[in-house]
Amino acid sequence: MTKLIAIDGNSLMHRAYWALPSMTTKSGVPTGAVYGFISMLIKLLAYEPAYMVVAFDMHAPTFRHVQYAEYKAGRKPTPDELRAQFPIIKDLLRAMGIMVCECEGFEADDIIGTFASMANKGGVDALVVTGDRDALQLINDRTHVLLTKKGITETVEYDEAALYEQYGLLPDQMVDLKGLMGDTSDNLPGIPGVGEKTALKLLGKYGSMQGVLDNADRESGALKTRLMENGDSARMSYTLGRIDTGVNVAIRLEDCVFNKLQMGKCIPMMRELELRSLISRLPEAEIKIVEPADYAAAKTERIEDEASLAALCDKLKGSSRLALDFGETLLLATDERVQYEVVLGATLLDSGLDEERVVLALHDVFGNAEIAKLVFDAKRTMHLLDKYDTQLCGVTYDAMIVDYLLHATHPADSLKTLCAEHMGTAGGAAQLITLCRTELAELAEKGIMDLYRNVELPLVGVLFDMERTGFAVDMDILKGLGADFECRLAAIEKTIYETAGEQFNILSPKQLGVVLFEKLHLPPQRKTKSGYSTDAETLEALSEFHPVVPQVLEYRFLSKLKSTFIDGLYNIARDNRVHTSFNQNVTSTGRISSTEPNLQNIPVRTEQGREIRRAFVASRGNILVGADYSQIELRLLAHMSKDTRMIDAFISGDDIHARTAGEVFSTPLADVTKAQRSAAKAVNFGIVYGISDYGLARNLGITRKEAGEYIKLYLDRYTGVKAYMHSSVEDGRRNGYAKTLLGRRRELPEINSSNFNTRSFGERVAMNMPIQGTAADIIKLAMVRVHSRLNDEGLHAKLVLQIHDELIIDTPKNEEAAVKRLLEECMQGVMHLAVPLSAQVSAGNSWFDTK
DNA sequence: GTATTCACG
DNA sequence: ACGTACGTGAATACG
Repeated sequence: MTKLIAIDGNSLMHRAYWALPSMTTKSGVPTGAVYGFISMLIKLLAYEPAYMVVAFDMHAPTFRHVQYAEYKAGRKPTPDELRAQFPIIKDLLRAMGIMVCECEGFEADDIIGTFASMANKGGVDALVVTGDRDALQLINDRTHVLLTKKGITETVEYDEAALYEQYGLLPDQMVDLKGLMGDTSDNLPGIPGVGEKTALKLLGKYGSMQGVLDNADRESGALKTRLMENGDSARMSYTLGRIDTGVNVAIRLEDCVFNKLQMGKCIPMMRELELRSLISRLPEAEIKIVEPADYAAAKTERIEDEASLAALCDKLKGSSRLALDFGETLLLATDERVQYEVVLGATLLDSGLDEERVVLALHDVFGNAEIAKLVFDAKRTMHLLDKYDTQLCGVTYDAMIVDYLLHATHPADSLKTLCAEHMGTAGGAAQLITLCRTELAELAEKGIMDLYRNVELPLVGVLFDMERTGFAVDMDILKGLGADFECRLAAIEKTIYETAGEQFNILSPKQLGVVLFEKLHLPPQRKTKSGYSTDAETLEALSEFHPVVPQVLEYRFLSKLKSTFIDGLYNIARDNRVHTSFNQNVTSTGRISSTEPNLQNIPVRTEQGREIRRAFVASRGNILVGADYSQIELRLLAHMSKDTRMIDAFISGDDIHARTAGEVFSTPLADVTKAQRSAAKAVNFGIVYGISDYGLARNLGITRKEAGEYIKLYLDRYTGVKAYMHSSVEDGRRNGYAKTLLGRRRELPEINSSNFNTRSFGERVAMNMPIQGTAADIIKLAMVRVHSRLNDEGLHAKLVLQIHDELIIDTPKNEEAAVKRLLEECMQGVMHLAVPLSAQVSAGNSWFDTK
């Protein structure tokens, strides 16, 4: 008798993960669910199926079972540990020649129901394999259901007789049962108060759910009332509880032909996943003819002389893809099996090739966008090649960026780390090709592919250009500021020694603490791990008590400006320009960061600090055009929360903080005081950061109780915001991650912690990340648009800096008008939201003047 | 190498 | 797992 095995992939993966939640490869890739699933598959071979199909839900799996597994196992698996295994199992199944079926709009059980029905019509028996009891309704004389019990290997096969023995019901009546009792895990209400016991009793009496409802008046007491009142709820549960066996799956039974001898084709992948014990359990015949491909052992050919280099170049010109890793040596690969190591840096002892000659030999290959490039850190590679006027075009896979999108909280810092984590192998060009296959699938799986293709990947080139261009600096202005500050510092230093009555290192918190708290007996405010706290907040509180305190504050302030910004910049500038590095894989929210020098924290809040911006100038003959988003995070909050009051506030164009104050303090806009406005501003900030009474109290210098009252007033006024914040935390808890409008994710391991502070942190992050991260998405997309329009329109203006909500363009004077227009259009038009995005454009000869 | 402080959005 | 506002980087002191 021919047989179809139809497996509910989602259910089985959940069960398998439940059984083996903590199994991983040596490098930490979770594999428990995969292991359990394949074990089950091997066991099923005893049925000698002629056809096999595995169905999955299209949408991301939910994680009720993971929460339970966590409880059972006493550890903290994240939903991603299970989610990560879905693409792996699908790849493995396909490699084994087993049909994998997903269908938009239908769940896995509908798909297997459909296949079972198709099989029966064609005279084929079906065995449905799942952990979900709902499938029992599919039983008939040609279809049996194999239910997994505890764990995954233990199973029970149900036919009509076995079902009747257990429940006293026919398969069809299983739907009636569900209609009456509902299903909490599927959110089906059924009849409240009616559980399995009552429902079975009723069905025994009246046969069907309809029968029960029709005869409700024959029951008595509370049950009668419940049946009379909840008929609709029961009928809805019935309808939703019935498995659809008529899904248009576009796959025929013949497409699902199963040949167990094909299973061995997945052996290379199983080796990668360190599932060696399973390999020996696969059907015998195929194991021998599988080639021992092991990606870890990609063959390396050394290229050490001109002749073999030339031969290699010829070969690469015709290839469609090229993986490269430019480090001590240049590693190249076009497939997963062979890697070329071009040995660089000839020395007396070592043979090798000259770096410049190698790069120039490959100049056309690197510059050919038709050849897809796979790299780790394309921007760094671009800089290395740029030394020899060589471009890197056609980058389709930047492993660093992809890894960042998948793991924003712990991104890999090198190809070596990444390969060690994922494959337990050394890092090289050949491994990039393997990584590309699995990681891009995961991006697609998680819905991050568009963000990668349209934002992050093109941004790599934009940031490269910005770094290469650099920001012009007026060294004379820096020098003048430096001399000025030095003078004032010397004077204050002298005063401090006189006031304090002794000489000491003012910048040493330890020595300062001794002077202030032991010699002068000022009252200590807070303690740090190693002694008295002497930060600005503390000193501010002590200012009145002793004249030396404000002097120290002034000294610290000037010293900070001089050492970090004036001297720091002066020392790092080359040829009157500073070339910062933009890091695209550092922040957990999606922002970029800037180092060596950090140009994203140049002073602006104080008058004296802001003077430093006079040193940042346009190139000769140019002018700086800048624009910054106005209140982008609050606007995004308005959009994402759909709070009508806040949306109205932005559409009206009023001062948003004043307007908030008016709402919160029930005051007409015209009567709002400065103090009210600034309190409201602090609350607005707090909301964006993930509000807490503690944080707001500290910021405003009020009690926690008062802060709590402000928050309550705010949230009662902006109910949409309140609901949104709540749902952000709920989503975060359920999914285990927070995400932005464009799908960027951040893991939230803290949110289920038993420690209050840790958990609270997780909750604030769940509230803040979607807002800060979406703002980052938006300006990144704007940067890509600005960059490409500057190119397309033949303008010579150059993007030079991004400061989270601000862009600066070094612009030839005759392009000023065009660039201003372009910048405003790109920034405001990048996305259409419930409130307009507003960008304020300005221009000036120095950064000080663009405001 | 870690802690402290402080500059920015 | 941080007695809390979110996200960063640099300079300095000190063991």
